[in-house]
Amino acid sequence: MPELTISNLGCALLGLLRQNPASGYDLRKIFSTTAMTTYSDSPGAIYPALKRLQQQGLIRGSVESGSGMRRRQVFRLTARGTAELKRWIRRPLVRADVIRGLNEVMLRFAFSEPVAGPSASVRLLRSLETELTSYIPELHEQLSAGKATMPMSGRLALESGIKSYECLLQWTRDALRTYERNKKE
Amino acid sequence: MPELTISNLGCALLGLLRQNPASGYDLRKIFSTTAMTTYSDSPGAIYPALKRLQQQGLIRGSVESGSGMRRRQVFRLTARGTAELKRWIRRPLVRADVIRGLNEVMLRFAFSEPVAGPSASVRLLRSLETELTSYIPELHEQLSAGKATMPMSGRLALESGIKSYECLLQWTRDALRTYERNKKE
DNA sequence: CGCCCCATGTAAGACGTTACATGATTGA
DNA sequence: TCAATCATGTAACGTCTTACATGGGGCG
Repeated sequence: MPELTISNLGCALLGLLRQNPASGYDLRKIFSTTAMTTYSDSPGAIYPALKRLQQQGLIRGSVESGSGMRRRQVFRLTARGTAELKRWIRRPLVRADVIRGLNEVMLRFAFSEPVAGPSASVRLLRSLETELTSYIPELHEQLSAGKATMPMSGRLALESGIKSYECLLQWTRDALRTYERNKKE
Repeated sequence: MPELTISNLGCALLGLLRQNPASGYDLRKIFSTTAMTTYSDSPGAIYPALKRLQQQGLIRGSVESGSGMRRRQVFRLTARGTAELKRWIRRPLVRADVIRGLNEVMLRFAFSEPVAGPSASVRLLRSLETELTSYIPELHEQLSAGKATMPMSGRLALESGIKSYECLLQWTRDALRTYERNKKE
């Protein structure tokens, strides 16, 4: 099997389609009305992405066209699509994922439980905890190193970044505790 | 004057070059070693971006090549570059900026004070506060609406997003207080 | 002499953005 | 019937990614 490359948007689509079969238009609405607004709801992004996924054999579309009904094409995951989604979620987490692709990490986590089971969710959380724990002190060093030369707004901006990572770390630990509690019951 | 479009990376470069004239290589090092790692340090991104900025007349490069020295080209902002940077920072903040381009907003804020003065920093913070204050309740509604149907990991992911915005709002207010205090002194 | 770092670039390809285009159906 | 919404797509364009390419200089 050739190694597939799936765009960020593609992965989001796979995850959503696993939950519920949907048309391109349905997916656009999800992106434009829910917290997933971080993804583009433009037809120029979604329809080509769906086409690519279908060409890769990850989803399959079936045209619904009863009379008195608008033509629409509903997509579903194939077995390969499910497998690929699982692989994406299970991919080991490296620092670059956390720094440059946090959105993607959170998306992977959001889909993790139903797709790959709670153990995958926990694995993701643990890696995230590890990466954050090693990264945050480095940011603190940068802050104290640049304190003298940076303008106040620059310093504040850096502090904002640090705080957001610290907040995320706290959330990560809370989430881990939630899973621990859940396991025991 | 034709309306210029400058990429996100381009704005980051402008902001950095205003602080200190630098070569492409210097800039790459900044991106690879500091908290600005969110931006690409790849030559394939930076050198073309610098070329574009120069063609737009926003920066000007001068080749330094003494003997016993490697050839390197140092870039500086032009007057137009400074003006354009200022315009970018002052651009009114809309919700889409906050949801899809928070990184860019923070970058604008980081550069705001030395480039456009503390009043611009405060304006940015106030807009940010407004947008966050109206957005966060909507996220809470989505959470309680989907509570029943969402898998735990999905719910947690949404909670993470909410928390990060709440954390940011708190930072925004702290930062505003910092500026208030500073003004009085 | 060979290797690594400095320093600059280019080329192919993938992806998203913006804008345009089409046609059917619902509802006022 | 006219506008809005449903529903799908395409085309041009800009930008980033990845990978490759080139050469000089320091250093062992």
